[in-house]
Amino acid sequence: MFALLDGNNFYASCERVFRPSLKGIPLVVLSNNDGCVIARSEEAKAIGIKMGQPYFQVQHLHTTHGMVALSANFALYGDMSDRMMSLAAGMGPEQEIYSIDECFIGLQGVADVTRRAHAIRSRIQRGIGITTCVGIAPTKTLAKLANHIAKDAERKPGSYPPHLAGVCNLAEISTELLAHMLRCTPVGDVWGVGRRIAKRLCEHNIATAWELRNAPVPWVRSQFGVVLERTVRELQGIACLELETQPPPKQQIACTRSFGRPVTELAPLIEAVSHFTQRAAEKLRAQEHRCGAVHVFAHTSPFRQDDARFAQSATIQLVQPSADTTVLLAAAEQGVRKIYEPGYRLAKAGVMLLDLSPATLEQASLIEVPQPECGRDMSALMEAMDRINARWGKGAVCVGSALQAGEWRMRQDRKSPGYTTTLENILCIN
DNA sequence: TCTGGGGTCCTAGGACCC
DNA sequence: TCTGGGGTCCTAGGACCC
Repeated sequence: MFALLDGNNFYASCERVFRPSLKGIPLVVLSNNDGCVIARSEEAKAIGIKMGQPYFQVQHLHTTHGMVALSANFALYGDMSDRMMSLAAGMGPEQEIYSIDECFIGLQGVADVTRRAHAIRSRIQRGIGITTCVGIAPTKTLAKLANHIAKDAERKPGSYPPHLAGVCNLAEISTELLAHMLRCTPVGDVWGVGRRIAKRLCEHNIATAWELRNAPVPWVRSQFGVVLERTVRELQGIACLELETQPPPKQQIACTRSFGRPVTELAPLIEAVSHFTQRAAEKLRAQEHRCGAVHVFAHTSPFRQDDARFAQSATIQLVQPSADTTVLLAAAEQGVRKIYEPGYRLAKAGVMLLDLSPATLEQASLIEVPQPECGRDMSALMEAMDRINARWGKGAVCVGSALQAGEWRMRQDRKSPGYTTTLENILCIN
């Protein structure tokens, strides 16, 4: 058996913990650059604000409905998440943290599951101030569904039996009620069925979770592939998805952003991509990995029909895997110079670190890492940078932009043999 | 004017090998 | 001369998740 616990309207709820005056009013949390809505309170949902909706489309609701919009504070949400997860872990022997606001719990050997779920739920409510819902079922997909039911039963009285509010254990409801619930659930609400697949399924008269559950498995397999086949079996109660208690190390690390205003020149593009690269490199080292290739991309806004369109990317293979910010910066800059074309209003750019491999001691000692950038141990410097940034906040210290670094390298090339320059030259202390 | 960011998995098709 | 078929690896693209 699996439980799925998640925090209701998580980001909005986190904000309300620290600003109780926001209770009862339509509250939305906005993405980077206040671009679009990424979390909504119940009141915000009730006045029709959609997930992912551009903020400018709902901005007027501030005056008409008293809506409040906040810029996201991810550091806060991460902290609240950690606390919620550690309490949630008390529900069973195993926990898979699935996202910032939800986790699966393995319930093997747990007695009195429903009562325990209620207890954890109120513990989180009391201790952290976040309202959660719990779905319990024999498969992860059904646990997700049960979680939906627990939510609807709570916020839409009358939709489901009231005793399912907050905690819904499918093992404790009748098969008739379960069938009824599946018939009431649009197929697109099933975990693993997105917009595209839902549309195609509907064209074959499969519009509800119940109809998907009863679809012929070989047909699903041939038409939609193995992923949806697993979903069908999970809906039937056959567990196909395991708990992943030890998340495998990431296979790629990305840092990408939309720009607050369009970027047209090369220098600010390099500046931005350099910044992304440093953040990505930090994540890479935190995972104790190195990367073998650096991918950069930039594109214009897909929403502006009148602008000339541009989308380019480049992958730079490194001579040898590295986690050294200065090496990655050089590669990223090379990539940017490769793809850049003047005359476009770029809306977004990013960096992805690919071909990750563990930076084990053995590898480090086997490879004689040349340090052409400066004559000292870069890994110690990187570690120091990471520690300073962890202590004083992101970006407290960073390597100067790749543009500056490029100039610096040129100076190095010209330098006389006896001349030494230290990296302090290109460290920016903010 | 203004439209998120960071991931995963699967599949199809081409290149290459024996 | 006859010109097969199966396996593997890689990549791009599409789908999904929160």
